Amino acid sequence: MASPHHPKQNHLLAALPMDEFERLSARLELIPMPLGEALYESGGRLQHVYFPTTSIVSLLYVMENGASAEIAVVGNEGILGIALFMGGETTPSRAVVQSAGYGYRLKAQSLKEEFNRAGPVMHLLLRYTQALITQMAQTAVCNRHHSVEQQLCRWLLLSLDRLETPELTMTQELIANMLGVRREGVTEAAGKLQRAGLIRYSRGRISVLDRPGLELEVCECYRVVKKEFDRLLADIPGGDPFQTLGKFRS
Amino acid sequence: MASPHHPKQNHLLAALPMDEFERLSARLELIPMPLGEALYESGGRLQHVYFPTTSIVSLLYVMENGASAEIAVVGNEGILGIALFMGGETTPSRAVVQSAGYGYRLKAQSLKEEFNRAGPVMHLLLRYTQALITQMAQTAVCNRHHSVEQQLCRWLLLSLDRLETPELTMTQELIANMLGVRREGVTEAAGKLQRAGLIRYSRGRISVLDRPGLELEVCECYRVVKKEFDRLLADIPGGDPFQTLGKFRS
DNA sequence: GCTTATCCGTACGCCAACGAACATAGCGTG
DNA sequence: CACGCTATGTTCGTTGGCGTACGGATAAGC
Repeated sequence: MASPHHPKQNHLLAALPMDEFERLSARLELIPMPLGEALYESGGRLQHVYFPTTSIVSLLYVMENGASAEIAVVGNEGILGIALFMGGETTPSRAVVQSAGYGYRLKAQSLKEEFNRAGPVMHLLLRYTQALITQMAQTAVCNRHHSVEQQLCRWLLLSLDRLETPELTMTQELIANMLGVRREGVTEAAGKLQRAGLIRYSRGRISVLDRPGLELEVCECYRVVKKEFDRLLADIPGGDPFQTLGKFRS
Repeated sequence: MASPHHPKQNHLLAALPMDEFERLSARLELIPMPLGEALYESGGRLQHVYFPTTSIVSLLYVMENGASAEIAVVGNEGILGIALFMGGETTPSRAVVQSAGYGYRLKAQSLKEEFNRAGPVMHLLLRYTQALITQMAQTAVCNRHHSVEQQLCRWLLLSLDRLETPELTMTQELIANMLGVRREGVTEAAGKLQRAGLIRYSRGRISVLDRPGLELEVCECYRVVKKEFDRLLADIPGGDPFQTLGKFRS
């Protein structure tokens, strides 16, 4: 264990058959992903795709008046830059590192080549994309119908699922930006959760004390998204990739 | 002109190179799509994909408590059933006919076969999917930040873009269901638009009198989505399909 | 031509979230 | 250790949308 980093910390990469994994991993480049960094900007041309391992990235839409809203969140289960293989090259949203950590990146060209083989890599990426679509759809629903507190629970759980520890480094101001609500709204909601003994926080560090408790509070949106990710990417962890992905072979 | 119906009324089908179009069109089946029909249910297995021509279909998510919200809208520019080729087979949302009309359907198996050729059909479908993703993302943003009136404008314009006439058959109650708001909220917003001379309506018939006026009222969300559809599917109408889609050929 | 169902208008109280402003409280740095 | 910065707490008036309720109006059917 020379390095604590390995591409297989990313579930998509880990799910690849050996052939494909080896082909890709030669071209993967480990990079730090500091808090606040924008992996790509609205409308910007994508130079790389990113596979987070220990970081979390938000897909954020910033409106003309400066207000913002998170569209989806991507961590070690996914990839950033789907517009590249979907054919659009760019998207109207930004990708901002929400929780600092590491990830691997791959040149746009390399990914496209691999995708165009129309093999397991392509099918895996498309499945992931569908899971992402579900997350976006559910975000829309949650924005429409649920309270700030419920959304905060959802957001905490989604983040937790993508980290190894139950600790997030994240100010309430930042969370408010992600959720597209006022900072005060987050303060109030977080205060409630803290008084209920579910979380503890101070100055940008949040510890989740009672995850099952959070899951009782959260709206259905979290469960729907989680279930769909599990369903679509179930074949992934461990197992024989040749078998689990075998159905995709011509 | 024996029939007023033709597959090329659907822009995706119209954008296909001749080879692909002919292969598919032999298997297309014209079907009426009556108001309220559910093309597929949440979690249901997809038997067909649908290419609307004169109808409009909403992707709708219905929550546990019965409240609902529209995720996206699909008309003659698109296809229903993307989960099929994305690999998930099902989605957690419903597809409900929002404006009666016609469309063509294709057996799931046929579409998959065509998709798996990894040729122009695949690339076109993926591009469309990305446009759809943009629409979903923008719906999430709009739900978060914009007023019922703005959303109504957006919704009217999106529907208008998918119809030939500036008349929609649509009660305020139904619109409310789509937008995930109260019927009274729609009444109020629609009343404002009517007093402003932008629309006229009575008992389920809405006429758009002043489309440019509506475009002045609408939030940026409409424009972003429109622009992205235009950009991603620009190659589509008319033109030489062999040239416009040439870039996709290996 | 009458009833009935459907669609639309309006009103009332209520509450979550907003915008703005200001108060405390940890923490780092000089 | 004092200062300043940043994160969090709290307040107050405002507002947009909600739930509920009911009245009027236009089509549809017998």
